Amino acid sequence: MPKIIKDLEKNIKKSAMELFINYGYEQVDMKMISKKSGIAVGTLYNYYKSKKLLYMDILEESWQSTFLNLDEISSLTTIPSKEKIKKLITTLYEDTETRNGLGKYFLGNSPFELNEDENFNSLKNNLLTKVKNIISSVSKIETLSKCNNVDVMLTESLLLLILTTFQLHPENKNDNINFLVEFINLSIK
Amino acid sequence: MPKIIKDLEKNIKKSAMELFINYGYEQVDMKMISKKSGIAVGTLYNYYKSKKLLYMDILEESWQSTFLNLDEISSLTTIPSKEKIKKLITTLYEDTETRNGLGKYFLGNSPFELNEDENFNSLKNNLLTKVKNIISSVSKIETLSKCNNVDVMLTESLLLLILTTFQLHPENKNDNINFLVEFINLSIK
Amino acid sequence: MPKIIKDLEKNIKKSAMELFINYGYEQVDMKMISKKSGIAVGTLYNYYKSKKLLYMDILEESWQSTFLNLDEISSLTTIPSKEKIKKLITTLYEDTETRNGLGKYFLGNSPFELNEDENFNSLKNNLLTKVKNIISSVSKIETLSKCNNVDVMLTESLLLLILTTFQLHPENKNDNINFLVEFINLSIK
Amino acid sequence: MPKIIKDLEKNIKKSAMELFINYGYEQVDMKMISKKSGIAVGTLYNYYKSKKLLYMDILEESWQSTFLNLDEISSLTTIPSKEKIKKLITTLYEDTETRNGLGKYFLGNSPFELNEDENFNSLKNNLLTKVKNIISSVSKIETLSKCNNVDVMLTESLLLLILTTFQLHPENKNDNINFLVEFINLSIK
DNA sequence: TATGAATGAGCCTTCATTCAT
DNA sequence: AATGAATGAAGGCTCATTCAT
Repeated sequence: MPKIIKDLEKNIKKSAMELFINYGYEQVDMKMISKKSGIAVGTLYNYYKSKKLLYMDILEESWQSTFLNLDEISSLTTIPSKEKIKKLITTLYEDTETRNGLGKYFLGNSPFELNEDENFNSLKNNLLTKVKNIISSVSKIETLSKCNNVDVMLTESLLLLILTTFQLHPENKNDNINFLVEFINLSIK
Repeated sequence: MPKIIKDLEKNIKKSAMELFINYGYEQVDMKMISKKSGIAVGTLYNYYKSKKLLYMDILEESWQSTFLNLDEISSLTTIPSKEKIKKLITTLYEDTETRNGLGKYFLGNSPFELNEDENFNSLKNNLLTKVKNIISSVSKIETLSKCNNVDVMLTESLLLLILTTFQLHPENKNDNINFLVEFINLSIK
Repeated sequence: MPKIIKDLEKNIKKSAMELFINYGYEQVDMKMISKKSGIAVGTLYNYYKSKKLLYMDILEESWQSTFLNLDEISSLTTIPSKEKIKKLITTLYEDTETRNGLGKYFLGNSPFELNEDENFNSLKNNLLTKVKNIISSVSKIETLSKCNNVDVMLTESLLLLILTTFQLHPENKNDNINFLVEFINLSIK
Repeated sequence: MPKIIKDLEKNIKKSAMELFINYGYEQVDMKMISKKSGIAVGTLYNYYKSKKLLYMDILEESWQSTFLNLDEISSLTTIPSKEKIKKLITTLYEDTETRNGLGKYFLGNSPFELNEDENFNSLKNNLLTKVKNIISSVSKIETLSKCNNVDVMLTESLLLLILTTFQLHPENKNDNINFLVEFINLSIK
């Protein structure tokens, strides 16, 4: 017996997102999503062909605006370096907060199923590239700039720190951002 | 006779460790361990009550020497700060390399089962505390030292970066350490 | 208005029939029929209470004209026996061809659902009876006529062979008919 | 809690075979087999990687002795043709009876999953080839021998009739064989 | 009446754990 | 103590059917 539910897709996404955020990809099963959203399992599959695709859709959507924001930051050519990095960190942090940490699988450990997924890796590479471009556009202080691959390493470090810091101390937004800005900016001329 | 038992246990640990390192906690199942070690599944359970406990035992053992090393570093009171940090990073990195990244679950995403586990968290806190003590023992540069919780944040960052850097570029040992030392030491007076 | 409805029903039948013929009863699902016919799933159920009933309706209709043809053959009393059998086989084969093998479930393996169905079995018995009557009306050669139940057995054999031969070599119409006529007529005096 | 059951594999096969025979491949699910055999579902998978493989194993095994019998008949070169065919039919019928009709999927309608399966088709072709060789070794009467592909068509017909006749009148063994022998032998010189 | 989204029982398969030998 | 077969709960997904619009 079908229930009448408005904005079903949004409902599914919202419920699934909450669960994915709280329990991670593997801990969440389709029945949980069904229960949480009040939508039958079969219905979920009317909207998404598989659990993975549902996750990917949520993930991709949640990063779209961040990508736009990164492009915008990329285009800021006259801003002082440290300002730029601050903007980068703040943006990433706040977007991470908005999507409640979704994306934690990008660096570090991701479920096998996702790690193998083309779209997942494409999204991840997209993110890394966009951030790296910004990192590359500012000068690093000499001691660092002698290192091989500084830009890549800094990019990974920055993303990792933002994603994780948010997860570890989600309630300390300002402190987190503050620390990250000061910390990362030590590398920037 | 106890020799044989010891050997068996060692065998289990060795095989399981290799698998856990290569495939991660969730991707490894007890049959894989049984096959790799040549020891029956039931026997595994004679030595370890559960998969989790087997993992935990391996994890704990693999960090014991690191803990000793950390204590040793802790006791170095006359060494210059940056030297100390360098030693800290090098030690942690090399130990991480020795155990091939085991411990990647400490920061970032860990399987639900582990995250809930008391021993896992206790081990993690032990590590964090020991590192934090070392971090605390050196002076941070002013811009950073104004941040709340600098020591905790630096500790987490440092561990996270070492663990992840090793995973992302396992073949670039020197570059990795170099970068990490230069990067972290920017925070140190 | 009734025109439109009739068209709809015809459309459903035509689409469903094509699918049932190509993929068989079980491989076809209601969504496929809906897609192929351009008619909503719910509408299909306005016309047919179930997938089975839809199939049955198509099946029954597709055999109506064959039944008439069989009656006609039955009424040919002056025709030589082998001529009669030839006509029987040719008619059955060509009708089988026209409905593209629909009815393959009559002999041999039918989906559980159909096998249990009263209408299905009634249709099947109708067919068997009509053919048996024709078979009974001609004399079999002595060696065969000593067998118990020759008429039934010959009837089943004949139907089975026609249905299957068409399926196995659908493009060899003439060869198939030829073989069947020669083969079956060996039994006829 | 494991039960102690002797001859587990035989038990599985026997139960599964009975079910497959009575209900067909698709109607049988792993839980039914589990229940009927008193063996847990997971255990079934210790013996067979999938439902299809379980079925294929049963099918293949059940035809092995028939294949040997066919080879034996093939090697009878001095026996009169009609005797040979009689032997062929009797053997096939009795073996069909022994395995209770398993193999009904060879001609006619088989479940999609099996139809696609390489082993299934290989087994089927093996059977067809072996029977065709025997059929080819005897002379057909003139009227038939003019037909294209007589041997193939006779082979298919014979197998089809045996398999189906058994299914339709399982209790009339003698009548069935009698009829089949007389019927088919009409084609043989 | 036509629509097609919603339903949920049911299927195949996996895997940590148990226990008779 | 060592074995590995046996267990069964649980998960992803399908599809005939229903029903609010």
